[in-house]
Amino acid sequence: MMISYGPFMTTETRTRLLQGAVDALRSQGIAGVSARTIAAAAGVNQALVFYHFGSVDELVAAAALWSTEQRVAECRGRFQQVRSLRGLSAVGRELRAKDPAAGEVAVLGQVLAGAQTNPALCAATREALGLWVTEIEQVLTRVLAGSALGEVADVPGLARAVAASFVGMELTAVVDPDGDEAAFRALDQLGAVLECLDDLGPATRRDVRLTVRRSVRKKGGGAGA
Amino acid sequence: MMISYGPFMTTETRTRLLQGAVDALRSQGIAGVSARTIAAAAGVNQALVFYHFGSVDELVAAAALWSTEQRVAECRGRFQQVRSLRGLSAVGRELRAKDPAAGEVAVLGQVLAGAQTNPALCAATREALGLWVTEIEQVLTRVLAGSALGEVADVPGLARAVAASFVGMELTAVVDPDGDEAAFRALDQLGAVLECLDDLGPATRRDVRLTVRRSVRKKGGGAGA
DNA sequence: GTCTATATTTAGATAGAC
DNA sequence: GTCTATCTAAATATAGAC
Repeated sequence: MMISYGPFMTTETRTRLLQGAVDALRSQGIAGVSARTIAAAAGVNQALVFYHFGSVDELVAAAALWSTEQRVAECRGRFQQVRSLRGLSAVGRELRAKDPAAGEVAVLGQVLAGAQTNPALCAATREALGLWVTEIEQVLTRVLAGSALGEVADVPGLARAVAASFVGMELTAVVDPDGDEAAFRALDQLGAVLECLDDLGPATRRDVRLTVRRSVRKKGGGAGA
Repeated sequence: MMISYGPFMTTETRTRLLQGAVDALRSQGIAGVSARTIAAAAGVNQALVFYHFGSVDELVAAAALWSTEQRVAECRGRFQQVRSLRGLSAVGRELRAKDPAAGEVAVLGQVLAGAQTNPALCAATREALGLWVTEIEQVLTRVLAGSALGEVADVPGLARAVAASFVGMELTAVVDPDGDEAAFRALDQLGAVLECLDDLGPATRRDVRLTVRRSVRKKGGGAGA
């Protein structure tokens, strides 16, 4: 392997630190990350954390965003194939099963926990979460176009609820794996019920539509179809 | 104030430490709790953490369970009044707005984050989460009895999904308050759509029912009505 | 049971050699 | 840019006086 100095090594070390931070977050949690655990995971010297990022917090913030950007870009094609609510939940499952992405949402959960009391992490986490929300919003806009739910639901709000739920389920999954499996199945069933609303005959659909309109006042703007 | 020695002071100090741990979790997060921050919040000496609980982890685990038990007991009556899905989401909102409960779920979120990499916290968190799930399960069993969703959905699984979502939304709320408000509204709208399924005329209801049955295979056992 | 040390480890951060 | 060495602060945990 070629040994080079100058800007090349700089970017490589930065990248190693970013990945080290992600690995440390996954294996040690937000309460266990430190300049030393990160440097160990990255295979570099501890002092480089401060040279390249100034502080541990800033490195963690940068790592959360960096890692999320990669993963979201990887998943974009998969999101675009989704044509139903159950398809969306299927992508959620895949995200957990897939090897490189394993623990991606878990890492976001850790950073999110840290962000509650750490303004430096807060901004980065908002941005990282926003990347997922944007994808989900696009899926929902497409999937719910013309559907009963799409008619009354605020799609941006629903996308945020979906993203938040997904993080919550990732966190609870470790604590109760069986419950997590059951929860995922229940969401599938929920999706099926919502989808079936749009598989009804024309007369029935109209009846549903009117009933929904009667019982809900649509609040807030947004891209809801 | 009477000063007493013996078992009385013991239980009082234990209680102060438990409450101090909860307060520290809320204000410092799982990454910021220590014997000293907890003792400071509790107004007692740092060494007492180890005398009474053996370690910081064990105190945090005990505190999470202790606090959740109290809050769930407080909310039980409120849960029993719930008669609809939107009523359930309303209780969720109240839980956040209410003063003493403010941050209760946030504390659970912190402990849950810690539990990902800490077996000692894992067991306690599972138990604490289970207390909420039990309540939600009872509400859902009652609310969904005879409804279209109740017919196909696994209620225990749905209860876990609801609990997980609620924790996730609490964590994301700090990072994006406006998004959280929109997400809550979207869940209300979702609840309204599901409820309206059961407000349809008899013929339409039958149509919905058949369509749901056709498109979903009910999986898993449980208390689903 | 509670408090005052205190031993030990680990953390964040920096200076200076290379 | 990277490494060694080091300072300082904070953490866990314990021993022993009260």
